[in-house]
Amino acid sequence: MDKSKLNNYFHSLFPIQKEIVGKITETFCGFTLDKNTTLLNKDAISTKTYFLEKGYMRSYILNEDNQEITTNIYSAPCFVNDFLSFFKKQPTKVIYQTITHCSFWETSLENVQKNFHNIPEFREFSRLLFVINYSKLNDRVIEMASKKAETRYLNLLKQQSNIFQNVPLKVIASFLGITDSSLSRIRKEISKI
Amino acid sequence: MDKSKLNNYFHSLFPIQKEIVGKITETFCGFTLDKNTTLLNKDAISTKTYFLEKGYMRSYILNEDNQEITTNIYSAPCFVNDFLSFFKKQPTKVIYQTITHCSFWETSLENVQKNFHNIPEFREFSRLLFVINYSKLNDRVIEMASKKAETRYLNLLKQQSNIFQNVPLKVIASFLGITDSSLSRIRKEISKI
DNA sequence: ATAAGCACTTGATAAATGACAAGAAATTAT
DNA sequence: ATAATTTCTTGTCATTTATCAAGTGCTTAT
Repeated sequence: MDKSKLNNYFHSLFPIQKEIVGKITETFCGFTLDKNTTLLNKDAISTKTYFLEKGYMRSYILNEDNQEITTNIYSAPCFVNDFLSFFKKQPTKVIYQTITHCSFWETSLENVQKNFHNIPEFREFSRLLFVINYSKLNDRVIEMASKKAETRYLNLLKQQSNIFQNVPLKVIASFLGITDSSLSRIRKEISKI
Repeated sequence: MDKSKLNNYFHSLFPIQKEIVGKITETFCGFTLDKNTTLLNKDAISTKTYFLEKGYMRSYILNEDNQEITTNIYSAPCFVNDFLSFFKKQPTKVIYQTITHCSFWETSLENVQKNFHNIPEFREFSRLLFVINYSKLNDRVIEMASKKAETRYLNLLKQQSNIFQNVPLKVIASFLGITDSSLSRIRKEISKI
């Protein structure tokens, strides 16, 4: 039950007292999942917030042609939360699945609500998490709308090179919004230089 | 000082008492802007949260070639808030500008903080707003990554047909991540059918 | 150890979209 | 009302990316 990585994540985001973090993470339970295992399935209602302590995972949808479109790649340490499903108790649109063996900490909506309304620092943390996530997503939309695939690939490589060692290229390709053959060609082109 | 549209926006999102909404919106001040006027400039730090009561506006960036990339289109009624700049007191990356004549209600971070920590219903509202915004943005990324321009155009037309009467097509084109000539051709193609 | 199944690459070709330029239409300013 | 400016459309051609199919190499299961 070593929650140090979970606790440190709070400290890494903003200044917060050790005791308060301890109180927040008190209710978190740990578990692990093997690689290629579904954490949360499409159409299910997410009842937990997850902290990914170790490993890589992703969320994806199946399009009309039954092709997997990776919507997000998660690399520890980070929170994994289907905001819409968790907070509005709606069915998820996407599938959350591990890529490598993963370890998690989870807590329920009930606990999140208690902390949110009773611990001012947790409120600030929650909001900060939203702000950061929103802002990242926003940058990604802008990139999608204005940069070509090669540029998006190079940016991802610069910003999250670790995923290239742990996530299959075809997953990365669909996350970038291109086919795996296009990504392969882009990589070939770049390696020439 | 008719805050009915502002107040109604709270009621439209979730059940909340009239008196509480009144308390929340107490500190909001109204103002208007002419068309094509900058509300918040790039590199400025956003000190206000805005509620767009009437009109259309957008956010955009200038890319390396000094081309405008529209990152978001806002149609009243809605909140307009540069989360990252407002909550983390960082310079904005984008320019917020009116498209039509607009009327706003604004309030300061100080007031938001007071409400956030003193009014449980406001906390819930704030979080809901984040959830909704995040989720919309997420849908947009998925669409960008997996649908072609024509499909994205048709979806936008279905979901926000009002903007086509009020926002220049070249703005909509760059919001969709395509050039204005491509959008023109897509529209021509569709009108044939 | 071997077979089966994935992941990745590569080739040929097609489809989608962009770049640039010119003109038409609409809007705005004088 | 007219000129100036901006928006939108259209043509031609280039670039980017997708599609499909085949082949190679790696990983996993038995």
